[in-house]
Amino acid sequence: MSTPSLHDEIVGRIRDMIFAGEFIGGQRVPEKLLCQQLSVSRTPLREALKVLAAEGFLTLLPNRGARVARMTADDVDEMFPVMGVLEGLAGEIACNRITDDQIDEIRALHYQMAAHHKRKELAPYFKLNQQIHGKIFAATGNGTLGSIYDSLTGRIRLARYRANFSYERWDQAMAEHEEILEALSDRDGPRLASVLKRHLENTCETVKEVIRAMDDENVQAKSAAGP
Amino acid sequence: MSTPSLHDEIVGRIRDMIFAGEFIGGQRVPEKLLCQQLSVSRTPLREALKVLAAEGFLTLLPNRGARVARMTADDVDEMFPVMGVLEGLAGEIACNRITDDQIDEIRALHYQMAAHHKRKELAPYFKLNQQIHGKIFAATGNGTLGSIYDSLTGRIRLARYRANFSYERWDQAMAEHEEILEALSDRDGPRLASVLKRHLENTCETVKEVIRAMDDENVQAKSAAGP
DNA sequence: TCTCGAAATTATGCATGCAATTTATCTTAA
DNA sequence: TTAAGATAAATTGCATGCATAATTTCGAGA
Repeated sequence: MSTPSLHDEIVGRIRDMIFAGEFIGGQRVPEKLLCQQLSVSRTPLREALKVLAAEGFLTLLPNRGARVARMTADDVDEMFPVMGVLEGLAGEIACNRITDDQIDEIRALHYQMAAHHKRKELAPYFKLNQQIHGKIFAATGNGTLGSIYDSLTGRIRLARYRANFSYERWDQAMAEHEEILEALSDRDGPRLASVLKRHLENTCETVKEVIRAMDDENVQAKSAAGP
Repeated sequence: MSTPSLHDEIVGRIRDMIFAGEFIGGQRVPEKLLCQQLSVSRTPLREALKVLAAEGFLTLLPNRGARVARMTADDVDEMFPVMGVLEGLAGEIACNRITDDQIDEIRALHYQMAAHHKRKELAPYFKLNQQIHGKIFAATGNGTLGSIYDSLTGRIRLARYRANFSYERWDQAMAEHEEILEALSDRDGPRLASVLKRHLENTCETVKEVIRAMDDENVQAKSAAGP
């Protein structure tokens, strides 16, 4: 508690940097550069890199440094059914265990999010969106479930943040969130599970489109820099 | 490929040591001791400890070293529903994608396992049991699903290996495995999902009993060593 | 004899240094 | 001009050393 524990802090800061998009996917990240940017020595930094690799945010090639983990559309296809059953489970458990206060909290977040949606403010929308899903998992009281889900969404967030997806899909997502709130208020487990799954499907399609768009950019950039 | 990468090897070796039960749960594990046993320096060892902590096998207390992660009955209760939906999903996918050859492989393992069960040889039974579940997840072709499941079973294995559970439960587990093989042969997804869930329930009860037994031992050991 | 407290020991956290591998640059030949 | 090879630079992997925090041991007082 009193000890800030340097390497843990480094893990958090590098994770934030990755989320913020400071490193382009697949690009090599030299240790020295990070040491200078974070003004720490190599030892705690390397420990942090190992942790981030274990969490799936980085790929460590032996003797060849760290690279930001790249997500392919196939990866998303693999993650999608897993997240689906986890969200379904979370929905069912949450409906059984959630308190009225917790529902009110989620409702408050929901209306805030709806306002941002109306104003087309993407960043705060995302943040609240994430918070709502987090609250649903928190309401299950099952930490294991939550942490597994977090690690999966964390990896997806890499792509998501740079998303400027279609407004059509966004509207659809918002409508689904209306339904999520309803099902939760009614404590209707099966319905919540089903709408969460549909919502996830929408999200994953969006993410895959973003990935494909980024891949195209990379290809273009490469051919532009080429001979 | 050509580089064995020392710290990765260390991770594997310490993991095996934990599985082998060389460290008693909750006990402090000094770095120096591990350095001597593995004859490596502290730097790669510490990196390995960080990774193992991220994987959930160790708990790292700041300035207070590493401890083998202890599993409580509550932890198992949390993990159970998660593993349930994952096994259910794996069963469904596997039934759709598994090849005849893969079924034959599992069948072969199954009969070997049945033989060990008949002779009450626990260790080889466990190993084959694990292999069968692994093959089912492999048949899904979904690496994400498999690795999440592996990390959960890995943590449970800590308790499982020292299990000398009741023969009654063992017989029940074996009967469930018969049913698993049948459902798989028939490619009956829903049935496989259901029997896998039942089987898991059995397993988890067993694990919880083992944990409770170990806790009692610890309490006894403590009071015996006490004043 | 038991309890409380302080010094000594030990262990952890971080920084630095050296060897080995990789990557970049330059030279040379086709 | 391009391609291949050799050398130089940089980067990674690991070992060691020092400062700080924790644990144990020892001793004094009740």
